[in-house]
Amino acid sequence: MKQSKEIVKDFNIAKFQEDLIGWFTAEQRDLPWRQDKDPYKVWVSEIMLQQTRVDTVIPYFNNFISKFPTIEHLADADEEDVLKAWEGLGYYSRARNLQHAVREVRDEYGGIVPETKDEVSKLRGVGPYTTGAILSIAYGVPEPAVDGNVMRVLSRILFVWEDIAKPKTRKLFDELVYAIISHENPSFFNQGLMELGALICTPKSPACLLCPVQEHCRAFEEGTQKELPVKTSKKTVKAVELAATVLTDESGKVLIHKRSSKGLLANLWEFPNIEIQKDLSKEEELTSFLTEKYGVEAEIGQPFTTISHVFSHLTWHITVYEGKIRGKVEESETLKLLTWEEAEQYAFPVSHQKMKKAFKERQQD
DNA sequence: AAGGCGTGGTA
DNA sequence: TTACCAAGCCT
Repeated sequence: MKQSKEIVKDFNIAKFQEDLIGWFTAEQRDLPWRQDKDPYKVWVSEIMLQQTRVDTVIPYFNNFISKFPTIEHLADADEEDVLKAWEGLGYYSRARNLQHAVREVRDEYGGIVPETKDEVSKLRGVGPYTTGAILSIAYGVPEPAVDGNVMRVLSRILFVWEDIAKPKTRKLFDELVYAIISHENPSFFNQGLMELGALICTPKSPACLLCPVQEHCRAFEEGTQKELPVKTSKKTVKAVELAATVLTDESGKVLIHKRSSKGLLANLWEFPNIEIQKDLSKEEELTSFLTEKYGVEAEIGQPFTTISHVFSHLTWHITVYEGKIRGKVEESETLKLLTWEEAEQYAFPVSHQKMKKAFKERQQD
């Protein structure tokens, strides 16, 4: 791996900073988290933006801030309500980690987001990127904020051919940013790199002819901008077959279950379901599963829909049955029998929202 | 280091 | 339809 000093040698740092920051000042998008530099709002936006598109985040950010306008509000909220505000956004541990960290800020830092790298990076859910983003944007501290955009943009400008899928490569980009970041305006420098990646220096077909830092770009000079960055691909995802059931009682109430606090879709609510083994019939498995795990006696009816749902690392194929509850349900913290209206207060993963929708629209007998 | 962890958009 | 992507973090 090349040394950052060698890579940055002969790079016109001052002119690059001026061109980048000048462009960002003039062309930046008007986004809700850019209204002010409130560290809490910067923090919330950066967590939401992790692996998530700007257009997707905007309505969630506005709703979240109106429900939880300050660190105090979020710290005092029920986790159930925080997850509900996150429903549909994905990577739900972000929401639980954010609330955990916000409570830490309230209790350990008097409600003020700390200003040092050591303290910020220890907050739950705040990694190297988010640490740099909060420090530079909210507090003007010259720390790198290296995300996928920054690695793509700088790999092209500085002609870096290391594989950006390797964790080690991010550290090289950290060093490069330390070497070239503006100390006068680290906020606009970092945001400028990311905005450039989002608007101009895009993955598939970069708009080099419109690029404000074209004259600094070594990949453009060589005509290799589309070959960078180098990124090895990951393997195929595995398929999992599930049987699920929407169980109602004679009054129309529906049975829902809270998922484990660990792992996939942690602490979200779902319709009872089980991973299918191939030797038993699905109906048979569902019936014994409901009796053994929940103590619920039910009569499984017909499947009314099938759902395919793709995650980043696996795919669910779900056959969904309607069913009737026979006898009394012992409710608990993780098992509830609710009216459909009451169920709206609970956060469901999108796959289970699809089941709910299909159930309500199914052919009635 | 590599895999778990969501969702919706795009080619 | 498949594949990849979009402002990563945790273990």
